[in-house]
Amino acid sequence: MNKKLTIRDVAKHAGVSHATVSYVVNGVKKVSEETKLKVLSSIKELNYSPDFTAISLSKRKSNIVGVMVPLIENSPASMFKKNQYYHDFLSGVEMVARENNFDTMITGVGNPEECREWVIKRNLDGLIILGIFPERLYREMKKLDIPIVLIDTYEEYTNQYNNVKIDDELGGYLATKHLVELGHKNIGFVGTNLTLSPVDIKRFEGFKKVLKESGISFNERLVFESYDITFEHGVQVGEHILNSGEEVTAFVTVSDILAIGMIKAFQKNNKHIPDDYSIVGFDDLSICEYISPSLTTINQDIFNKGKVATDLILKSINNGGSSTQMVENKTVELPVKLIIRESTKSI
Amino acid sequence: MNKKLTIRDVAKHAGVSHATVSYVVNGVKKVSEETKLKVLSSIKELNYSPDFTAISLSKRKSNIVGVMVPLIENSPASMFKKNQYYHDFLSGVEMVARENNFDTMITGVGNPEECREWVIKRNLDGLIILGIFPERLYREMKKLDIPIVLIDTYEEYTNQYNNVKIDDELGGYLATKHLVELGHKNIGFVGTNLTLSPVDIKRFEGFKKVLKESGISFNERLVFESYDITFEHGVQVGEHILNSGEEVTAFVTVSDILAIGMIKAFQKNNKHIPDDYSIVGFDDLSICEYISPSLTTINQDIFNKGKVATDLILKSINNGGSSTQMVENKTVELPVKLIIRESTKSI
DNA sequence: CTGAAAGCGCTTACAG
DNA sequence: CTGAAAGCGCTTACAG
Repeated sequence: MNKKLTIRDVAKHAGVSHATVSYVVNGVKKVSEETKLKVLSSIKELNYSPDFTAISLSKRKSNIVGVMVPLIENSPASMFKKNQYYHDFLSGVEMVARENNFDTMITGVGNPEECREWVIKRNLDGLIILGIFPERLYREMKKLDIPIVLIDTYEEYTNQYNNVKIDDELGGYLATKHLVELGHKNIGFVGTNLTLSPVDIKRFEGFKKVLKESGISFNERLVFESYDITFEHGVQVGEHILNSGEEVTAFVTVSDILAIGMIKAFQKNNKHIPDDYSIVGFDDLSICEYISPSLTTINQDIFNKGKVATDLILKSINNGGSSTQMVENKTVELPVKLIIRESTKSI
Repeated sequence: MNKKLTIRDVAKHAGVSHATVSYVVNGVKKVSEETKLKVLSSIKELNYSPDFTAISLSKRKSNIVGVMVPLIENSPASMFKKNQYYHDFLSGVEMVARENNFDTMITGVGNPEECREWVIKRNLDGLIILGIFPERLYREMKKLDIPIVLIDTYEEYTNQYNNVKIDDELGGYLATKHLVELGHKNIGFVGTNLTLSPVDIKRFEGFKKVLKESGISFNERLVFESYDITFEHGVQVGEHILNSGEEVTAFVTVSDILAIGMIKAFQKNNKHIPDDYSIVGFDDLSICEYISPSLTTINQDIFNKGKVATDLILKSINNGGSSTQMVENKTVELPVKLIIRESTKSI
């Protein structure tokens, strides 16, 4: 291993103390223009780049933002694989982070202790939490005193944090409204878990609101749950619906992946979309355009969600912020909009 | 900020020196069972977890593996968004890394200097390089003296590194063979860049090999290039093909995304898949099953590719390995296989 | 078996 | 304007 080039080498080369080198690297004002130039040229000549590990240790700042996802199976890998949503979000995070000279680290977390350990051991400067964790975790995190932003949470105990979300109720509303305007009356709602997932519940409320406004009576039997957001679960729900024999002409779903799985199941059973069923997804993942028929859906800019979340984090960090002294714990609500494609038609 | 809990706090609590605490944390044998237990219980009681930053600095080891992708636009985000391939690969990396108590960092890199800086400043223990970089970068990296594994490279200057790849020629061969066996004779080949991409070239060779074996004459005009692996480029190629008026009944493509874009273009123009055209993709991304018709393709286990690459890296790291002293620079070739779905049929 | 001391590469009051 | 010194939290020869 060729010896690592350190600040002292630069100092020697420039004929100054290593402290002085540190000053110019950090833009501390007290160095004369002349020595500054000397140091700068030495840095260039030696091709020196400072060691973040050492900087982290002495500045107590890592320039790393962490993204935490709940660990269902034994790796976040599995959920990433299954749902493009996470990728888009992460891409946004990564982009903003790197623009600001931060790096991004991702981890799946099974329990609050693990999370705490991770933050401590990596000296994370900020944390983005994706998905729902037990209240205990949030309390645990509070003690860590770093900026935290939560994504898509509605739980009461979460509102002491920054939050980035969308108007889920409006999303459900727009999707349903579209279907009603197309003349549909027997509209099914497909969620993952209507008792545990606040996001789903909100969208469901939007759904029911439209029914009420339109004088369509709500039919409990047209509500379906899939328990997970995967293509396979979508297929299962689709088949279940077919077998149920319920009279239904359209579906509002809580996720594109689910909708796509349902379409697959329908097509397998010789149903035609949108002739036999109209269906609207949620999220507007890029695959919505790939499939045939392309999927009508509620667009949320997930990539942007990641960017906004990271902006918030970075801002808090720069405010010297811990989660408690954070300027204000604001909730940013990003827009949703209906994207009409080929999977819906008038009846 | 509540004072950070350090090794000294534990030492004080246990009534030993902080060195002793370090010994038990690191499993150094020289501590008596008795003190060890004492220390362990103090650690537990105080809820202590060591600071990786400090460990990194003194051990000169970060427990981070880096994944580098070429930066086309201004963020790797863009390529991640466009191509599921990267996600699947990364998922594999992340999984193996975390199983071994490593974290993963990703960066997009525009030039060799940036990369060098990144590795140095984060003290990366190992590096996975995805995609093709100029030779200069590899030479630059060589100096860094950390284990490196390259993915899917054929360039001559790359064979002094570990390499994980697939048999691209066989992939092209299998895809083409399948089509020929279905009775197709006018088969198009769609690559990104047949002069610059070694991967494409190999697959193309497999393609031509089948033609030769089958006594089908090679028609230069049935070779198309898309210049980028995106859905949009696939659509463009599809339209271009339609406009070209070439007589062709089937296509071998170099990527699922491209194939899916082409299908979209064909369907838009009232062509039917697989009745009018048979088409086979490459990679077997999960979307292959989502679309209709589902896509016949060449499967490579990308997730596993990420795992294998990370295994190699970790092994080298544990061998105290730098890139030069690495046990051996081996190339691992992962299997490919044909997956027949609905986008191909006999003529 | 245990601990004092030096060191990893940097930052930052403090004194001059 | 410049530098000596202490410190960030850990590891690891070395001596006892």
